[in-house]
Amino acid sequence: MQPLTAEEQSLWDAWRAASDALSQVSTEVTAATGLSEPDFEVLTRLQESAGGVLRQSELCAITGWHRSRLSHHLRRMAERGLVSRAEVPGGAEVRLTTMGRAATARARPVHADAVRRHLVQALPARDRRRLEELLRRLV
Amino acid sequence: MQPLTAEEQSLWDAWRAASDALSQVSTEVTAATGLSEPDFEVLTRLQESAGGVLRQSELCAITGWHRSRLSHHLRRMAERGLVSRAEVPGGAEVRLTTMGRAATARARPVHADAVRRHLVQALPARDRRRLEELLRRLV
DNA sequence: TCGGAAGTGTTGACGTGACAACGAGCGCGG
DNA sequence: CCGCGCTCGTTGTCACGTCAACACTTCCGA
Repeated sequence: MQPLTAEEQSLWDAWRAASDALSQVSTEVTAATGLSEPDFEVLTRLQESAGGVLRQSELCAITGWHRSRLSHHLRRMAERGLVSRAEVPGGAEVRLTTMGRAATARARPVHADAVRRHLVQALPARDRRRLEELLRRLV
Repeated sequence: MQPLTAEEQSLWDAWRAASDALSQVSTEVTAATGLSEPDFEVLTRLQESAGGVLRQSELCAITGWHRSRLSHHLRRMAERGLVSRAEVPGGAEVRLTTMGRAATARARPVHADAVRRHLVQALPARDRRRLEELLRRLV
């Protein structure tokens, strides 16, 4: 297997640098709200679901996380009062608490602002569409 | 602060999906060689430096890591025999071991192959150049 | 009805990463 | 010479994520 050419390496480096720059988004959300990126992910998914309730297995499917990861993380979030859990036939149910809803409401605008500053405003609309199209071909 | 528009959200989602897809690169390196992404980063930086030796502070500057992170990680890597450490006037020196060189030699082609399959070959040359240019504007 | 397979969730161990507190050496102005 | 600040590196603590092992249902066929 040949080593990467200069062009290939350069593209890879650019990717890494951009990833680094965009990691700022979750850094800012955390600094402003105390919610980590996984916290925000879980809360957002719950918020999006009707009633703020989801079966743990559904949450697992939506996020693509390992069951153990979700279990660990929900335990920590429940300890902080962001979600509550209940056993239901054949599984467990996760529910947004009032605190969880409030935290999500505080975090969402911070997140939107960070995404705009670091991603959206870095490119004019035409280039944003181009970038999105290219990104989708990587998946 | 307004919530993200559908276009903004869609771009952000595409970014996240692509990040996810490209995280496969380090997953494959780890599976094939037992080296984590940070392991590979440190070993590569040392390899690139003349003699495979760097002051810990230089390594810190090159990687952009916190000093504590580097310290923790080098301790673990030294325990596995990948690097050795020595105190020198005004700091510490990190050196590739024979095992470290061997591990790097095994990992590099695996890494190159993964980058090609997941990033390079997903796009024709013209689009690769376009993508790189867009990525650089995000930094 | 029994028994195993599939699905769901938990736990413990371990590597990883951020942050804060600490301590050693160095240099420079008083 | 003292003391102050600076860089350098280490340590402890805690949150996070993966893996393997385990436990509990549910369900389905022999």
